[in-house]
Amino acid sequence: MKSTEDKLNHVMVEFYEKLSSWEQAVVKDKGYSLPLVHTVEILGGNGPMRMKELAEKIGVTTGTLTVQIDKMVKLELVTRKPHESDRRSILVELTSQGHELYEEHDALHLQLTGELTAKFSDEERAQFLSFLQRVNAEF
Amino acid sequence: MKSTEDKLNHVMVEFYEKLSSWEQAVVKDKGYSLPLVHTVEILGGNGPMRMKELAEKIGVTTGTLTVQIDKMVKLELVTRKPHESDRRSILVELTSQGHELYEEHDALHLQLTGELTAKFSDEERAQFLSFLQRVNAEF
DNA sequence: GTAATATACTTTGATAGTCAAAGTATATTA
DNA sequence: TAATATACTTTGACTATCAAAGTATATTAC
Repeated sequence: MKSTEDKLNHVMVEFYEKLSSWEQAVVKDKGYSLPLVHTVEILGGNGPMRMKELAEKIGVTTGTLTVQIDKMVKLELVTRKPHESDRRSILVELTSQGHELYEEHDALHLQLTGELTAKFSDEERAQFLSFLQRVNAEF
Repeated sequence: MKSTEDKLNHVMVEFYEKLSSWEQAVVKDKGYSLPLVHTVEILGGNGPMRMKELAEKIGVTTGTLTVQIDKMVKLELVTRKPHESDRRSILVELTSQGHELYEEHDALHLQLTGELTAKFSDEERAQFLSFLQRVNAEF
């Protein structure tokens, strides 16, 4: 007999896998690459960010990120701007076009969220939200 | 003011991003590639699977998967076996070494799950489990 | 029952993503 | 002020990926 912890672990992994498949399918459909959309998603959700921090969140080296950001600058999705207090650092920021792409992608996520929790009551949705907030806070 | 749906959407994305970073860090640490561990994770969680189905879950073409599986066969992590009723198909299956890797990786996930829900009561954990099960069922 | 079409997988050649290591510039510490 | 650390970029080699073409088996239409 499996413990609740065990089951919880597996449904979390399953949720992650399914979201990952979904993301991949959506992104491919739009003609953008996964790393590009991933970058937009993080910048859109968190605001301008240093290269170092962004690289960590994405899970690549700063070298890899430099070339990714170069491409995105050419596509006018992001800009580099100097860090106000540390001249070694650079802030990467979405352009208005980048924001547009973020909003567009976020709308798809919102639709998915709606579908996934369609059968939840308002109270259940609020509880689920609270659980996820607590989990995210521990990460 | 943001709606609960909006917040729920964003905490779900945040959870996904964080798990994704975590996975990347863990995998890199172990010296395996992300696609390799991802494949082991899916086979371990779901049992033997056709190439087509596996490719869809991972989010790559079958061409890409063929070369990935070739490598994993060489590493003795998986084997190919014929599909019993469709001779075009092939089942990919974890070897005992593959299972070992799966268990090892799963243990790390379990530990993470424990940490993330350390402050949950037993009842809350059960509720959270139930919510995630319902969400996964809608995917 | 056979021909046409569809499906599952593999192979191949080109492209994109990745890292490690070395290079440049700025910050911090001794 | 010198030594060391940090943030980013560049480079070269390697890995992952796809699209398209190839092979074998299934299914459908006639």
